[in-house]
Order: sequence, then C-alpha cells, then structure tokens
Amino acid sequence: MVGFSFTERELDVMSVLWARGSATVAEVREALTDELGYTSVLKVLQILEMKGAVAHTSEGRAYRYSPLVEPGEAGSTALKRIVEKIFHGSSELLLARLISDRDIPPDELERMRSLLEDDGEEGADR
Amino acid sequence: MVGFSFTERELDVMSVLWARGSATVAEVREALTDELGYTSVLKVLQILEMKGAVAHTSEGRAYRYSPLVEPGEAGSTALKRIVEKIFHGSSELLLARLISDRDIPPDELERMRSLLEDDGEEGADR
DNA sequence: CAGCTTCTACGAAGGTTTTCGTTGACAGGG
DNA sequence: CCCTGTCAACGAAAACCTTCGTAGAAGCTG
Repeated sequence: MVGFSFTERELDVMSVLWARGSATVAEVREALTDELGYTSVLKVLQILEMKGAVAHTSEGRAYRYSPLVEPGEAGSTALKRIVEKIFHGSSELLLARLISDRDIPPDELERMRSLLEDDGEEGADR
Repeated sequence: MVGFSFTERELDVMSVLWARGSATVAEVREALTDELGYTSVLKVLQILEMKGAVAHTSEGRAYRYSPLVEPGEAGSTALKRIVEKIFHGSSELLLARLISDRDIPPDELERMRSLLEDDGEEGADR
C-alpha cells in the first residue's frame, strides 16, 4: 500500500477532523481559515469519503464526518516522500532542517532527544 | 515568501536535478522511474523554468537544466506544511513518526542526537 | 399548511497538472 | 544535397482539483 495522499484542500479539511475528532460540514467550514462556501466544503468531504479517508453518520438532519485515516498514517506517507525526494533518503538532513527552521522550545528538544536515546531497541513492528 | 511548492511530478524531476546537479531532458527522462515521453519531461522542465525553480544553458544542441531552488528550501516548505497540518505543530510527533517508520542506522541516530545537543544557537539557512 | 432555514445531492465551470502529438530546426553521414 | 535522428516549441487532450449555483428534502415557525 502506498498510502493516502491528500491535496492541499483535502489536507486542510482532514486537519480539522483530526483536531476535533469529527465535525459536521458547517463546523469544518467554520474551522477553515479560508472562507469557502458551504457546498465547497461539502464537496471536499464527499471526495474524501469516496477515497475512503472519512466516513459519515447522520446527526439530526446533518452529517457528521469522522476520519478513517490517522494523522500518523498520513504523516508517514508524506515524510517518506520528503525524505526520499528532497533529502536523498537522509532522516538526518531532514532533522537538521527541521530544527534550523523552527524555534523548538528546550523541553520539546529534550523530549526529542530522548526519542533518539532509547529508541530502536524494542518496538517497531515488522 | 511562502516558498516553492512542487506538484508530484515536478518533485520527481527536481529530485533528479538535485541528485545530479544538472541534467538534460534525456538524462532526466532516463533517471525517472516512471516511463514518460520525451515531451512530457520537457514540459515539466519548462513549467519549472517558468516558475523560476530551474534555469537552462545550451549544451550542443540540447539544453542542460540546473536547479535554482535548493532542496533545503523546498524541504522547509514541505515540512512546515506537514508539521502544522498533520502533527499539530509538534516537531516532536513528527520525529517520533520518522524514527518509528524508518530503520535508521545507529551512526545516523548518533549524529541526529548531536544535532539536538548543541543545536539552535547559530543561525539557520544559507 | 406556507414560508423560511438548513442541509445534502448533482453537476458544471474554471483552473491546474500531466501527458503527448506534431512541427520545424539543426547536425552529421552518405 | 538529401536523409535520418535528436532536439525544443507549441498547443491540445485528458484527468483532476477547486469552487460554487441550483435543486430538492426536511424541519421549524406562525
């Protein structure tokens, strides 16, 4: 499986669903920074549903949409792409760029360091 | 500046140019895993040139294309997007996913750890 | 029940991406 | 000089993305 890949707008919408757990069309619309028409947002959700990335249930006369894809899964696909195409397969280069670009607070850096400390040993399935 | 963002195919092509430093249309075409027609590859290069991401010089009767955008710059744009939309702004979550997905050799992990040790201090790009 | 509001369904318009077919330029071999 | 092969330019076809207009269903209010 290659994994889900989302377009710009699809990702905007997925981001809202991940953040809230689920949302109606109107809620997604409110949460988006760009101001789109109601039907535009609905359309994106319908496409996402067709792709299998979300599902809906009825809530009163509205639909409530929930993500079927987890952010981590989408992240994996996106990261793989970036590491391979941009950073020549080097996680190290990616990390270097990440920390030089963003201002990461010391406590977060500390936790990131411990991710690298223990790590590898147990874990990763497969 | 928002930064360059590349489409799927554009990224494939940029990746070849970054890996080789420069390439003719025929060389890019060879390097791509998907088998595209000559004119398809040329078209992508022409679009990239129009966007200012590459430039060409004459070499015999062919053109040689070189990237004007550095991979790090493209990486920044892509990473920013992913961190914000998928990992809720958390570099930590991104890193966790990165190391659980890929099998990073110990020496690389070691170097990544040192990136986090000193870090931050001196300035970013260029 | 008539009218208003809220909602989904349908579909189309406009834009961008992706892929090529065709054309004309030009070089090198016979 | 003509033929063949390589190349860029042009433009168009097809697929996909993005946005929304219009229509119809269904609840709520008076």
